[in-house]
Amino acid sequence: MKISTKGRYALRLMLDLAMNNTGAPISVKDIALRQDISDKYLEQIISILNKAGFVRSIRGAQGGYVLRDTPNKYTVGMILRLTEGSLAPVACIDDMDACDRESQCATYVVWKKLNDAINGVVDNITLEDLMVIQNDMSNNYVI
Amino acid sequence: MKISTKGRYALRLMLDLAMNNTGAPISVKDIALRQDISDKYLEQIISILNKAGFVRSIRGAQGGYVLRDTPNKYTVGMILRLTEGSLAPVACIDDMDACDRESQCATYVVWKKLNDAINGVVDNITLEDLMVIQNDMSNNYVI
DNA sequence: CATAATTCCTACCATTTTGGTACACTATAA
DNA sequence: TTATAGTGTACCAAAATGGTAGGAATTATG
Repeated sequence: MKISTKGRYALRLMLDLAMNNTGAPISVKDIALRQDISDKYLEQIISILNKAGFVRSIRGAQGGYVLRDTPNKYTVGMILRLTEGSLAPVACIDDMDACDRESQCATYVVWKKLNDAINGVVDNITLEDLMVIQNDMSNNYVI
Repeated sequence: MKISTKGRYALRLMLDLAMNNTGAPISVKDIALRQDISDKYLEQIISILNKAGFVRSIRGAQGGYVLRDTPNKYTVGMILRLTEGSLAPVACIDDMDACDRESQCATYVVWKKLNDAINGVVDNITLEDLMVIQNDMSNNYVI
């Protein structure tokens, strides 16, 4: 029941793009340095985000990536589902054919509730929300 | 972000013991047949539950297992945490030393909320609750 | 007392996932 | 033209997952 590095790094990456946005492309190298993550691994992850149209890539020198849209358009759920795959705690939530016991399976109720609870959290936090949190943390640190 | 078979089977196993309790020991073989799970694998899982004192074992012919306590004493959370390990979505929730970025990490807020949501579900459903659900399903099926 | 039924314990294994590294190629700003 | 930076593919080690297999210990029952 863990979110893997892929999902966690993707979220930090997107937040980094949002926080450091100046209009100019941001290179993977810069993000990797700031976030202390292997740049080669980040490349793989940002490639997923690029193919999904979450970010826009600019090739060549001084190239990099920028968010396609404003931070309030990206929920944590969107980012995690893209990189992690489904967040459902068990397969039968997504795929009814994964198990033929539903009609007899009381535990299904547990998984359904768990799924709703998870979605309730990740689908109601946006990158913009995280930017506010991040800014608050920085301000408190200065004080 | 999946619950593995270990946790899922453990939950079905415990519910099976609760539903089929007559006071007499229930063998792993019987549970395996009813639940359609490999008995050898179930043996390993029930061994964990036994060592933790969730069930009591009776060895020898006509032996088997019985719940130590009444079904209302077991939450889904207890069973899943025992078999799956921590249900925290990321390591830093359990172990502050897992990461030295907390003070700068806005995403921590996401994981904290997710953790609370997950616990809120699994710690508030007991085996007794599942028995009621299971019985309701069986009754509806008959009608 | 012999036997069958069970739990208990350990070892083993194939497959998948995780978390990367490495390298060559392509595009572009300066 | 050169350095910078994305693109794509291949590769890899370690751990987790989801079991299988075999045998020893224990006990009810005939």
